[in-house]
Amino acid sequence: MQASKFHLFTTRETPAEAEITSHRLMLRSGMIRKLTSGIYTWTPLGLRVLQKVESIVRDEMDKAGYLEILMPAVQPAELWRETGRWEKFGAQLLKIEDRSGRHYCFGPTHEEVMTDFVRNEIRSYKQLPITFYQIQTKFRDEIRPRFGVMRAREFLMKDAYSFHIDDASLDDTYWEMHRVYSRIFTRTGLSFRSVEADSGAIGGSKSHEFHVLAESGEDLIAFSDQSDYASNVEMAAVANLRGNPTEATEELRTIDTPDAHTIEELVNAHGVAIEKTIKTLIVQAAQDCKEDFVALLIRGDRTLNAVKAERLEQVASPLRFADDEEIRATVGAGPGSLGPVGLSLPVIADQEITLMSDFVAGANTDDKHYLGINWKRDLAVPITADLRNVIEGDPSPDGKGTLHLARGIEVGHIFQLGTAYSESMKAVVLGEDGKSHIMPMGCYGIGVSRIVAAAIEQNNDDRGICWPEPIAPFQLALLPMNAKKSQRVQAAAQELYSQLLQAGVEVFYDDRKLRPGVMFNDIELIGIPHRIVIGERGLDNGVLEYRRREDTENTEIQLDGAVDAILEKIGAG
RNA sequence: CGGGGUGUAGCGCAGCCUGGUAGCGCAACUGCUUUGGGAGCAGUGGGUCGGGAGUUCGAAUCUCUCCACCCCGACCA
Repeated sequence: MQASKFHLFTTRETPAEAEITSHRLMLRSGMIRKLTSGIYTWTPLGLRVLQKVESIVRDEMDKAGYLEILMPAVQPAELWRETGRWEKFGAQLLKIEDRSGRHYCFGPTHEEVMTDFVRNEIRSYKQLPITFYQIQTKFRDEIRPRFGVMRAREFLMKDAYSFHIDDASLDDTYWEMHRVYSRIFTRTGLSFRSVEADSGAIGGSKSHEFHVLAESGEDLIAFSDQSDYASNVEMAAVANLRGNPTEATEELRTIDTPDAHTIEELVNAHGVAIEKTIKTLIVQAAQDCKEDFVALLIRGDRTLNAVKAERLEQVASPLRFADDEEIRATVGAGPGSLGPVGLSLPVIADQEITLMSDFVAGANTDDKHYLGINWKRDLAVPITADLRNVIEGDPSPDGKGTLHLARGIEVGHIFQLGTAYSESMKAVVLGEDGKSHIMPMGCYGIGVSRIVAAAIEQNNDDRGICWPEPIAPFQLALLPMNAKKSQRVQAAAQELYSQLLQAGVEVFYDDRKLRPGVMFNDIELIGIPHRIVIGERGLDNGVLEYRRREDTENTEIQLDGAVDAILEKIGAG
């Protein structure tokens, strides 16, 4: 590509809206342009990267024998009503009405359309298992779009759906897909990790997320330093605790705490050790419970894991905290003075809570706390559950090693859906036994456009983007020095450019006749992994200058046989 | 959805308080000089001041209203 015929538009200044590195660099390098909130145009430069990612995904899916299709982006409401998601999906579903008042949505995902397709196409177990995929623009009306294409409303996604005669077949394809995903992310050149994940409201027995590791990631993942255990913190279990509480050494007593309505204030104002405090969280109870609310107990220095709490049968899902009025009406005291002693609500305690002794909690009377609380003597031992988030240094739940935390950007997610959709949509096949069978399904997503942002988030420096080679927009930049003046340089650059094209190198030839500094800065900003500089100086000695994006020193390449030497450098020869 | 903020040239901003008909830097265009890490000089083009309504002789500026965009908020007992 000749720069003079390309649309390269870099900026020195950063548009005010960019918050994170990848967003800033994508705007400065001119990869994307915002049309409106959460909706972006991919420029020729950005599109080259997007399509590299896309083609790696497509290639691996094809190799695995999955079949590419293209489903409509606009979907009729009737299909979504069949599964109940027209209402359940929530405000993220962009609903559209046509001229005659019929309802549609712009597809945020395609389980319904896919299942409808398959129930009409597939009749026999002999056609199973089968997996279809597509790479397509999706729309989710995010509550708060941000970070450019990282959390955009319109985005490019690869979604795949598998159909099976039984769960064993689903399990096979699921793990096969796990391997295919690992190959895909390996090929992009990114550092990633697969983790156990929450399958969410969709249900299903098994789910893994794939995360690109990056400091700025929105998700926290936990992994063991001595085993393969890796999990989203949402899901990461706290290792089972055994034992009994230590002996009571203190009397139960009440203190006045008008100045302490948070754990922090309690610790600071009354010299209580935070490990001796208990937080009492009042949450809405599940519908079939007798009470309206349930109390959850966790140690003062811990944080509640909402996913774990929602999974309790006594607790409403989604999790909802009682508001101040509800707490006052139920307990008779305000938040800030709550505790388990004398509480007339169902109580579920984090497992470590029942091992505590001589602990501190609110007295369910405004501005009062109990000190020296002990189980059995002062109150009954409650039922327990794993309620808290794991932290750095916790033992791994598989018993091997210690947990460490890292931040990740979710770029892939695979689910075993089971029959959640095929049952409500009556997607059945005839089995070997001559009877109808509901097909278990799997679904598997990859955020193609998000990978581009995640790649930058993981690979950048103060000069710009440092693309991993497999997804770089160009492999090599060719920069002539002073081409405007020097016929020699210009001729040599032209010649080399033609030869490199012949050799199949994706070369960006900067024939713009700009000052060198401008070219260097542009090429480094857009992150081309290799660069060749041609100048009078080098030509006098029969050499070119070569440098990798991440290097700070040049190396020389002999002009004779330069193409082969370059091919070797970029690993394409 | 709640709270906060911002809309002035392609981008980044000043001007608004105290009303008098719009400016700076970067970018773009022309010419000359310059040329190995974002050049210099001279000149040029480009603005419904987010939209609408109102107050006023006069509104970017004051008032009302609508819209768009950005930020914060779902771990609080």
